Amino acid sequence: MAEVSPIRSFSITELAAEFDITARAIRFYEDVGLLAPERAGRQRVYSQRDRTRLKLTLRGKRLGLSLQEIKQLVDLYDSPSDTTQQLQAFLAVLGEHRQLLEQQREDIEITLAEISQHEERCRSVLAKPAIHALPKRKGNRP
Amino acid sequence: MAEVSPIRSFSITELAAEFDITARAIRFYEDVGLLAPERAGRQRVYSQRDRTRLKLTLRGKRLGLSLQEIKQLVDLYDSPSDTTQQLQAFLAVLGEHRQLLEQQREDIEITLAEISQHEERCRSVLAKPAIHALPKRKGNRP
DNA sequence: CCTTACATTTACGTTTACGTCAACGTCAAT
DNA sequence: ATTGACGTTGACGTAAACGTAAATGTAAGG
Repeated sequence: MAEVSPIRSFSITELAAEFDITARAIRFYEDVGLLAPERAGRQRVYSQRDRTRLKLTLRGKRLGLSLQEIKQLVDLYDSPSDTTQQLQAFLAVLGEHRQLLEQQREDIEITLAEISQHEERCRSVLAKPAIHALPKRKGNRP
Repeated sequence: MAEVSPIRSFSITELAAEFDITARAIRFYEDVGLLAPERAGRQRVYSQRDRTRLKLTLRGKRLGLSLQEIKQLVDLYDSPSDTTQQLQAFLAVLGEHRQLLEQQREDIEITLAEISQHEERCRSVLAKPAIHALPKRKGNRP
């Protein structure tokens, strides 16, 4: 039977290896407040929740967010808002974040399209060796 | 007739205003090698090409790239490779960049999905005031 | 001519996100 | 008892991306 390991915990080197970062970085994230692992004596013990927060952190980094920004978001996601006030503030922040992401997505689409163009031009040049003056298909020369 | 302004040029403050950055930043991009404006005496004069490079730079920044990375890419896009060697190297770099962007796009999709979930939960809580213990079924309309 | 407004160069300061020792603790194996 | 392997806490260093202040230029307007 497969172990479900419902309360699996992790050491710092395990996490470092899994996510291909240094232990130093993980400790730094703790300094910033992104992680707050338990301690067994002096050693850090990371829970599943910690692991998830770390994963979110790295995803945020890949998207170019600062650790402070990531912290705000992750904290927000983690803390269950209950008052109407909080909920609406939460929605507002979510909206901003969504906008940012959509801007980024647009940037990505544009850039990917440009890359495709470059690639195609490259390939078409590579396909036909030794052409030094090629007539263009679309625009006729005067 | 509308002016086409084929050789429009720009001052540093114009560009700063247009892209909502400081002149200091623009000069810094020059230090890094991202821009190389002409000079009218001591003053910088930016061409359309400069403007485009600046635009690409800012897009790169929004995607979390470093100025060095941006420079490599922009230089690459600008310089017409002609040897097969160069073209293949170009294609390789393009491939890497594409991968990075696709990773980012995935991150964004995931995050947007999570945001949607959060939003929905928020709204559903906000929709029904004064529920302190709710049974967990999906659509039970009283 | 003088001021005002914008530009430039030089140079030092700052923030972020770690890297890199150094010195020490701990526990298991030899 | 010693040796690693792994972990910990400082403390200092650093690269990137500008900010900011100071001194200077310069062109236009009153």
